[in-house]
Amino acid sequence: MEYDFRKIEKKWQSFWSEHQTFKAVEDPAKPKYYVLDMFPYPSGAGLHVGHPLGYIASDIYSRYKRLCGFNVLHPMGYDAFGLPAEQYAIQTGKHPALTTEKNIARYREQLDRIGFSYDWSREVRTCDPAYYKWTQWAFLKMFDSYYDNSLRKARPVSELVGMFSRNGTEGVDAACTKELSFTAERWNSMSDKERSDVLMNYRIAYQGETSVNWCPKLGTVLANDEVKDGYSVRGGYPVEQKKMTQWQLRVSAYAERLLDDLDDLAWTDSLKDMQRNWIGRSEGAEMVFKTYNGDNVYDMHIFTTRADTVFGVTFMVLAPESEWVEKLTSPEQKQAVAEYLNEVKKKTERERMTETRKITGVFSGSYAENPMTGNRVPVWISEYVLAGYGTGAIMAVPAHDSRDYAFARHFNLPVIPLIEGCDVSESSFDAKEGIMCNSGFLDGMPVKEAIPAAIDYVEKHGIGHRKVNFRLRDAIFSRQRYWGEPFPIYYKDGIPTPLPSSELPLQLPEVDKYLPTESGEPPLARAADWTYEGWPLEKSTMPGFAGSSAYYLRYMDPHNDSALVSREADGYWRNVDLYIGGTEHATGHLIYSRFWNKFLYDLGYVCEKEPFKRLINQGMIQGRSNFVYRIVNTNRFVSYGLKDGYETTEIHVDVNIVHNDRLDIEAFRKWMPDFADAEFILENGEYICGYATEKMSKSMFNVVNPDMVCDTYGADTLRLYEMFLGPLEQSKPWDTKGIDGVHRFLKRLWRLYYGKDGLVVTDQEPLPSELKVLHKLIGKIHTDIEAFSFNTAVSAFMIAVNELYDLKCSKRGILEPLVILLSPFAPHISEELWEALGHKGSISFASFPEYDGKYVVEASCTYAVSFNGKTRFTVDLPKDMPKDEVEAQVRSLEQTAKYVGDGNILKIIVVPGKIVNIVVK
RNA sequence: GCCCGGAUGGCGGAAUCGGUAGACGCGUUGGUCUCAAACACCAAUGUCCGAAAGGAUGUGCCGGUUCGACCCCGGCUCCGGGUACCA
Repeated sequence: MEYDFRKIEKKWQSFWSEHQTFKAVEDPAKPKYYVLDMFPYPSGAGLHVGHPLGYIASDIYSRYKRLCGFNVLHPMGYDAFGLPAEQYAIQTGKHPALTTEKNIARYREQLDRIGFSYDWSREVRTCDPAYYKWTQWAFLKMFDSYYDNSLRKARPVSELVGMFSRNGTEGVDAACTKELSFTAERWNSMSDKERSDVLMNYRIAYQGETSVNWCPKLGTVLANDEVKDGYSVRGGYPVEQKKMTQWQLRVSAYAERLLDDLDDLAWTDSLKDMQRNWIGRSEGAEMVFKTYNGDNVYDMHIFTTRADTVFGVTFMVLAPESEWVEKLTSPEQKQAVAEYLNEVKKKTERERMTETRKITGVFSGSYAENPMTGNRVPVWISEYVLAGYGTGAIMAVPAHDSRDYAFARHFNLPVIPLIEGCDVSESSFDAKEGIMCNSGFLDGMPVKEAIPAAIDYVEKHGIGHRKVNFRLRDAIFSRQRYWGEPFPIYYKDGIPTPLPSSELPLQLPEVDKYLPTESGEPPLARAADWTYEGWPLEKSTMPGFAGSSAYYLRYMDPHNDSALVSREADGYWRNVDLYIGGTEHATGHLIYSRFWNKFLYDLGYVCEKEPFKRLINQGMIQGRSNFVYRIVNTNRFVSYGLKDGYETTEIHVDVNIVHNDRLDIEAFRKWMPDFADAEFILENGEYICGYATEKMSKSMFNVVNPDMVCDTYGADTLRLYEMFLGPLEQSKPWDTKGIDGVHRFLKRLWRLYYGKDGLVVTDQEPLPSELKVLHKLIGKIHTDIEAFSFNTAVSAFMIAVNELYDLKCSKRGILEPLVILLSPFAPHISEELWEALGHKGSISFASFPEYDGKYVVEASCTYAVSFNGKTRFTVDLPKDMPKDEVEAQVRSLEQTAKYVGDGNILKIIVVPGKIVNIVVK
């Protein structure tokens, strides 16, 4: 009987689905374990071979945990709002909901083929009104809350209103956009509009001004990804920076807690580091510099971590977007500044950070007075200062900051060294060490002491105050798009007002087109009657992360219509025990989710302060991408070999219309409407594409589908092969070569159970040699699964099967545990063999083999060499190692010992099962 | 630029605590089975010298620590992820 994976896989997949084998039901008698995958965006390209990598790993762990007696919650759903469906809708006029529906159906089909043990009764979709009702609900809660800094938690806005009406801002310590100060009297006399504006300053979900990539020609805001070299990827139109009022979430209020609570999470240190750096806590001081623009005098606030270097300030720098630019530009410099701002406007923030080697800037015409020395220094404007961090203005100390140094050298500004003996002729001295000089009262102090001393001085003399600054910015929460959650907000007399919760969900309206209006309004402006009680509704929609921030909670209680999650379900499942997903979410989703969870925790809706206890980052399965090269400002494309003669923009092209790096020109023209009338500059009659290894993703157009693998080799082979490919956490390029070996292994396994005449398994007692193979494997699989070292686990299976093959083992006592051990990895073949061995039902109800004294026949001994009381060297000497080999090992130990100390070996003791001692005098 | 990873044979990778580098699999070569192929099985396989025995060399580059370094430290190079509106 042959291993017929097609029949077997189909049979067991229907069995699981019919018997609802993996349905999770709250059961207080059993310990719970929640295993979660980062849910996919259902792209039109379908599931690619990179997606299942993490899903297979989490499925292995889920199945393993079930076999170990846990009540496992292992759900799946779809992050279904997103740009690609909208783009597709713009191109085709098809409603994104239809496209999404279709894509989800395809994803489900693909997922089912791989044999995952999901509880599909708990599926969620972020674009489902029954789901986004709770996204909108959470938004309204955030709108109706402010963050109390002293209580370190979110509180209802009504409490803030109460405080304002009694004492004004007196005694209020709340996270805010701008420090405000007013009396109760003032508050009580404010109009509704004024009060609304004041409260916006405190709400956790608030409206505020921010800078965005604006494409006037497309009439829309673009992501940095959609902008390349100052032009839109779609269409190639110019893009500029523009200020816009946007909904934002006051994530920054939670910065300290997001940082502190990282300590208790079982995440990798590298990931925690990324989050810590992203949150970017820095201690320093906010200082006031008097600035003079002609006769006008202003107090300008700057933030610095190096108050100790204030004596070395030789100039000040403003971010181009800073509100100070207007105030501090002198009439003579007006033209130069305007020209400079115009240049900078064309660049995205990321481009500005990347191009730090190109030094640009302009003198504002104003001067600032150093509060310590009284010296006047020029105020410059440069793109290396970012508006979003600190106050958007810095004091420049070129001697001790490399960016300031580069700027000073370029514009010939003075450099004053402040540390004894430091050499600043070639580069700045950034290290926080040495003894201060040229610094007045700080002279002679080590830097480490000078920093706090300087801040003390600043506070004492009213020049400024101690401040902790965070790099973490508030999250921009509105998008000028169609395919997202509508905001449950309407504008009553121009005042943003929440919809009553009985109106939720506020459903996405139908529109005639998915593009912005001619006047540049978002697509929702096209809806026929987008009003509530006659007042206009908010026209922007929520971003992708809105729906993905709390989805893990909804899985606990997905059909509840009266709460996001019931107290009972939340109390049982609590939070995610194991979360698997890519590192690309390290600073986006994983910060937003933690923020969202903490907010709900503050309000008492969830019982855990962190959403994800343990987190494993699966590596990327990389794809091989192809590029075409568009000549800037044209629709002409030049072949790879000739591109150096032109100024070009590199654009990803779908690998499915490229063969051996040669572009299928007709397919390319059909690929996107923008390229329909594209022209080409060919080499040797062909268009050659560039290539690169990078992340496999729909946006890179380099997707490979797993269906082919399932067709030819089966799901179990795909599962094993993806695990065998390399360490889970490491990136590796997809390569179908090598999959035969894994398939061969499964066939060999099958032949262990089935001969020509059917099942060959006997009830004979296993031999010690056979038990040894099994128990070596049990030990290995246990440690490997717990360590998520699945590639070595698969190798261990291969070795064990080869050994059993050599031993011609056919004993039930070996083969039955073997098939249970393998079942998390290759569930279909395992179920089939389990049934063949005479068991009814699913192998999921078996229990995972454990080490058991009766199986242990022989054990290897570890010998260690120790000298001076410290173990320095261990060597494995198996119990059955031949005598001469043991002697050889001992000789090599003697050799080693000779290198130690003066080479005098007192004695060597060799006792089997004990430590080898080499004592050196 | 900044933050976080990675680099080991022809290829994917193993070496889990500083102790025999290259497990396991792919590929390649030779062989067995077959009329032939497929399947399967056996053997060899880092590189260089050598008929062999054996020797030399070898974990991206330069340097250091150590009796001993793929592993630890310092300095680089290249590749990947993120960089706040891709999800």
